[in-house]
Amino acid sequence: MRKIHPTGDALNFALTLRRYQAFGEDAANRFDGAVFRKAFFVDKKLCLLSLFEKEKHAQMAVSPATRAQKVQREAERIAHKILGLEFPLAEFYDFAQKDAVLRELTIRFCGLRPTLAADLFEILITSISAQQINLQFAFAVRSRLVRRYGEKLQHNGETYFAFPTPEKLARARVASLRALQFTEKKSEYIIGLARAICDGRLDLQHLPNLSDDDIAAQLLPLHGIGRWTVDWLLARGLGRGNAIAAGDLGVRKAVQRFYFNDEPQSEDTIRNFAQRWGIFTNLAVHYLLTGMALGS
DNA sequence: AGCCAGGCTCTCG
DNA sequence: CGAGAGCATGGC
Repeated sequence: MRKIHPTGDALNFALTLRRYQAFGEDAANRFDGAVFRKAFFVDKKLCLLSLFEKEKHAQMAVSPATRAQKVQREAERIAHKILGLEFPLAEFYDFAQKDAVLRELTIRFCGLRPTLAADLFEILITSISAQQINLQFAFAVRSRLVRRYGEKLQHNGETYFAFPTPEKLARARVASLRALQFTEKKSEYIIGLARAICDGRLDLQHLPNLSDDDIAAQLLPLHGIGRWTVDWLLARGLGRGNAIAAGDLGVRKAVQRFYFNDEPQSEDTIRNFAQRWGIFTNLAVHYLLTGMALGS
């Protein structure tokens, strides 16, 4: 067991992780309201990360128990992503004083952080799953994918699944994914993406070093990846401060609700409007979305 | 019943 | 190029 970060104004543990249970089950990121668990690989060994709140701290544990530095470091890296610890929350709250909407939301959701995906393959597949359809259905279908292709880990009589690797999905058949209720097209996109990674045509490890535009240039040629999917990777995969999925239905509805009296606005208008938030755009959007989700 | 869900690609004109 | 159809299924 190891302390990661104090909870309170700088981290609201349950509110931050709420997203993992808001749309039904997420088989690769299990959160029961108290403990978050995620299976992960170090080299080829499968481990389980547990995150929980205790003694006013977010804490983590890894099983099977190990003192291997490599395992601990990877667990800590994932924990920081999941809890959104890299976001400059105090600076954002300062900034939010200038905006009546954000001021109220930051008071109401004090300690809320955007949770980031543990790896970029996962966020890409998650985004592709969620294209066009309602999130509840998207989560259900994606969880089937995780159970079918993810490696299993037993812990205290429970079964956990790692998110499937590109190597595994590169060998999947379209018909098999289709049976999980992905569309024909999405099945092809998923397999194509996995193969691009295995071929070395797409180097996910390298993406964090690139500019937003260079990342888009790498990803957009792949089938099934458009602007919206790239934007979510920048926002929820890489945690870029300026990122906004301006074309996203939920984002648009939230911005329209809080700033445009519910009147429809184009993607361009929303993207331009968001420039006022600068490097706090990603955070601002997350608070707006949470405001929408939890009502007024 | 019919329309819409956290889009994207392909086809036309 | 810009607009429009198709995707597949669950929920309201």
